[in-house]
Amino acid sequence: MARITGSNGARTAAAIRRVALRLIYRQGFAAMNLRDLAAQVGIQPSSLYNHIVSKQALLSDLMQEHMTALLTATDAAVAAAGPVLMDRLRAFIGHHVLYHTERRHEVYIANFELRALDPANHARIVAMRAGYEARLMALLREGVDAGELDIADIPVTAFAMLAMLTGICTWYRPNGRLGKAELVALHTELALNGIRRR
Amino acid sequence: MARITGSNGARTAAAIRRVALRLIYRQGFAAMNLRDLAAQVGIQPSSLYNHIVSKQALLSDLMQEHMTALLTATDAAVAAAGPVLMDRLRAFIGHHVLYHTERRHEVYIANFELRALDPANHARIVAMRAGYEARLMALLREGVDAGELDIADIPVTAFAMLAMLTGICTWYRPNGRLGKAELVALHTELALNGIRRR
DNA sequence: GCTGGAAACGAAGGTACGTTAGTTTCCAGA
DNA sequence: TCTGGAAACTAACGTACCTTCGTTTCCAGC
Repeated sequence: MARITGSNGARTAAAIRRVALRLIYRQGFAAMNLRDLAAQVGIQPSSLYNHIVSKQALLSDLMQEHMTALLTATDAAVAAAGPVLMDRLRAFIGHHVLYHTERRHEVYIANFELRALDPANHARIVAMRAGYEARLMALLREGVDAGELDIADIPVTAFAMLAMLTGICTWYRPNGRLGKAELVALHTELALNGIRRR
Repeated sequence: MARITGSNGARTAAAIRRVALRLIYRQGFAAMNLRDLAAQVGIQPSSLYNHIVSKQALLSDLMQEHMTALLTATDAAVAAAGPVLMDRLRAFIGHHVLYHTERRHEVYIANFELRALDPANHARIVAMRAGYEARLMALLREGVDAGELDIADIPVTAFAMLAMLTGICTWYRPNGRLGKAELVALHTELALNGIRRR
């Protein structure tokens, strides 16, 4: 046997990425091995290399795609919220929570597998992440300047908010006790109450 | 050569744990290898086995010791705060932040290397962690019952608070811009403002 | 209907890792 | 002073991993 009847490059490539996300999420990048990945995709290990450059490049690609998608979706959500600051801040938070429940594998990996990247890839992903953090800091800065928010230290507050909101993807499970809408509402209030002028 | 002049079992064992904490923190458990660990301790790889049972047991021991220390120290800090609820809650938060800046390697590992534990060790550590979370939930429940706190969902709120407070150890560096006392104050206010009755 | 490339296969190379075995040296306690 | 065990050493085993190589098969486009 060699090429399988009905095999399809695009479909296999998509399956590799989908399975890889799940395996890396569950076991970590270093602990994941390409034999398991290939087996779950349904091909031989060597066939992976028709679709990936290397294990490292696979991780790097997954992360880069995720960060690009996150930044794009975030900008769209904030822009759709209109001009009022607190609406935009709510949109940022709500979108963040929603995105982190719906794509928790990608998010978890992007947050906790940075150290598995080689230096060049690491620098690129970290820069994108800094861009995301900068968007939140800019909103906080606006709120402080407008007198609507009371924040002692913008960078630390931004990190704390993101840590809280990102923590969701470590325990969230679909079919859990709370629905997505409730999680969004709950976290939005928690975060905003923490920084609102009183 | 064989046994080195002046070698000392207790000192070597301590060095192994110290170096292992640093390596696992930086690279992750799966990516850390015993040859590097031994080299940084200053012994041969095989000599590690005079002090550890296996790589897995080393991780498990480090985590168990950390969780025991955390629970003990937390209980002491809360008990020392006296009987007033908000004092105890502040003590819990403040102690958490302080502990997480001072022992960020242990904390980070205990939070993010759970999946590297084999099932038996995993169950034991998760149970201890649940105990920690339960302590915070009990304080929140007290606050709600006393009418001092306004919390929509105690478990989710506890997870969110812990995620926020634990996030510190992913970016905190000694000699950073802010001192520990400032971080404690800042995070305490952020967390309490999020849940205080208004 | 042919054909070239895409996409799979089987086999294996080379390395790095955790661990074990057997040996040697030091030192505390008798 | 002698000795047994603690703690180090050297050497190596077996495995698992990422990756490469050469081959085979399918199918889209001419």
